[in-house]
Amino acid sequence: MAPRASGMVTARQVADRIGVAVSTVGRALADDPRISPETKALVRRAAARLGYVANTPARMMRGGSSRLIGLMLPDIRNSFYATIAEAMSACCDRAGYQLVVSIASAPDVEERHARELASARVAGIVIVPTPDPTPQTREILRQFPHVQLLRRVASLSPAWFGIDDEECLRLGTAHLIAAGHRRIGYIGGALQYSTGSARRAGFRRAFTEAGLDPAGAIEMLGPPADAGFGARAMQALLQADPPPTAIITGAVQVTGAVLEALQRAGRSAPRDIAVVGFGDEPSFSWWGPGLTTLAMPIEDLAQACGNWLIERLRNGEPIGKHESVAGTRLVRRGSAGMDRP
Amino acid sequence: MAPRASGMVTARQVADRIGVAVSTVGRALADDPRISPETKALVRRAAARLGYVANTPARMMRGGSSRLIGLMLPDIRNSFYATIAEAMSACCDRAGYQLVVSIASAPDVEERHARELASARVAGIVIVPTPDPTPQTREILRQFPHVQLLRRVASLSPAWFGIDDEECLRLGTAHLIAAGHRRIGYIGGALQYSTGSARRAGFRRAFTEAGLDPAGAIEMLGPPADAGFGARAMQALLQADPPPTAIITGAVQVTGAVLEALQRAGRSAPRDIAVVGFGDEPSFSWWGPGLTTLAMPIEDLAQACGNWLIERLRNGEPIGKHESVAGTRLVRRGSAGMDRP
DNA sequence: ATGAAAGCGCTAACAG
DNA sequence: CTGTTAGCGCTTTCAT
Repeated sequence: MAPRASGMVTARQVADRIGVAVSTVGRALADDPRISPETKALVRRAAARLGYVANTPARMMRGGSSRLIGLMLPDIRNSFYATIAEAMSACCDRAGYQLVVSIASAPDVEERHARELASARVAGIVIVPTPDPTPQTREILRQFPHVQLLRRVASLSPAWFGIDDEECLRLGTAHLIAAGHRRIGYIGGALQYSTGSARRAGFRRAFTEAGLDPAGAIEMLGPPADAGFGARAMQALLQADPPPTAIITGAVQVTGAVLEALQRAGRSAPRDIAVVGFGDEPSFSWWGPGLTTLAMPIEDLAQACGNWLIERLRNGEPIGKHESVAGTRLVRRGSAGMDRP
Repeated sequence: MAPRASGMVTARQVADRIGVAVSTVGRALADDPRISPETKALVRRAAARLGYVANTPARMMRGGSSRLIGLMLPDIRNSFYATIAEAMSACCDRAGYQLVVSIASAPDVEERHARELASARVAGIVIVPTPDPTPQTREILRQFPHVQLLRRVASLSPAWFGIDDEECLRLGTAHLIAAGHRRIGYIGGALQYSTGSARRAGFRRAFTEAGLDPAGAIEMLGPPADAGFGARAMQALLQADPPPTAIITGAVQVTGAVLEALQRAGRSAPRDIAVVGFGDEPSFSWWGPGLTTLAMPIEDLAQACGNWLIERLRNGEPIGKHESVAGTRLVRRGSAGMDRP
């Protein structure tokens, strides 16, 4: 029967057991050069035998760092965020940090979690913020070294790691335009998200760069994490008059919802409709003729973000302005038809 | 530029600011009945104005709980585990706990993470263990309230939440047998995993229950989290002589790998081969004719597991023997053909 | 109704 | 080379 964690072995108990002072135990375990090799061995053996595990909270009170890094995400079933969690976990593991994961897609929950992370005195925070964090959230985060990831909010840290959202959608849309499509439907995140507005801008820019009027395009914007929104938007587009000849998405969740909706509606690509999907999950390759996608190096990005933060934490450097932008690759499969059909 | 977290407001500072004692501040914020309403209001206002956030580590030293729950998983990109993380996060959030996520698929990493969770003095742990945790891992976990999830190891806690692994594969295999298949390929986790051996047993049991010799079946067992294994195993099965007429998988990652391999090999279901897939991700519905799957209520299971642990933590009850088994549902889509073809 | 003081486990400054 | 001691921020007696 697992006893409560309160009954754990302390440094004092180890010390008493072998008849030395607590400080000797502390120093021996910290490999302090002033302690003799014999004593070190003695202490280490006793500590191991008694199952001594350092008490980090107690250590923290002496000014030490918490070895805790907060990761604030809107969702973890989204493959982007799962990838981020995995990469951040690897970063933390290598550097001896632990990951405290907070999942919040609403500002009030985000605020509560920020407060809890602050209460735990995390060493730093990586955050994919909600579009409009509360003043309290901002005030709390201000007191901790933190970095924004993917999404970006002016009121938070000037350090940001993201993708080139505008170029990403410009690229995909240009591909469809080059294939001859003029009436293109875009389903993406709402404009209050930094990613949403940048991606919509890229979508439109592809039109103007091709000398076309974006008015021929149809835009459906909504909450990017809501699969229901993607499905409904797709329904609406299919019933538009005239319906679009091509679809491009601006969020991973939306891509999944669109693929499912098309499958259910019995439409096949590229015959009935051309499709370019945001994100490149393995499953996208087995949809219909293979989905043509916009692939981003999320894993590398998250890793870079984590390492950057951790390095600054270790050196005690402040978090200054920093921007890191990852590019996008168009993965051509069958769903968007050939160029110039 | 974000200052180090060390400069946070303490209860003493709040006290000094309004000319009361630290203990008064502590009591006021804890809503102690002995403090006058006026003083409480005064303290609360000052605390809010100064941005005071309680120092949990300091609180812990007084014997308080850490409000931290460790979640040890082999992987988080696997949809099962992402779902578990999401559900556990929701549980923790409701109860005021925070989630420390550890990702480890090897026993030595698992041990290091267990030690780190112990060092952070987490209140409890939910673990999907590696098949053979080290003695040190066992010794550490013994000292913390913990529950096993999905996988099960005799040397850890007697509390376990999982699915009926044997029945699950019996069900899927029986479905294929009923459809007339005799030469069935099974690709699943190795036998050292509790889930791997139970699922294989279920696969075999379907044969004996139908009065058939399981020797006609082909079994490919390997690391369940390794997509490469699934792909290779599928390759091998397709080249077997004679090749199986049906495939059933015993792990989510493997299902994905198999679908991808079949797609690449240009085989279509159920014409070339019948398929029943373990797990029911949304993407499985748009593979070929729609994948017939074995669906498990992972979210409910994880939620039940989290709530069960948290309840015990709150009441200070020890973790005794407990088993909770969730059932499986066969989701019939097109990939397994009709019964009696 | 509030204040003073002890002590949780640890590290670092200060003795010896 | 090792021991003694103070103090981190908080809660909790014990004393006003």
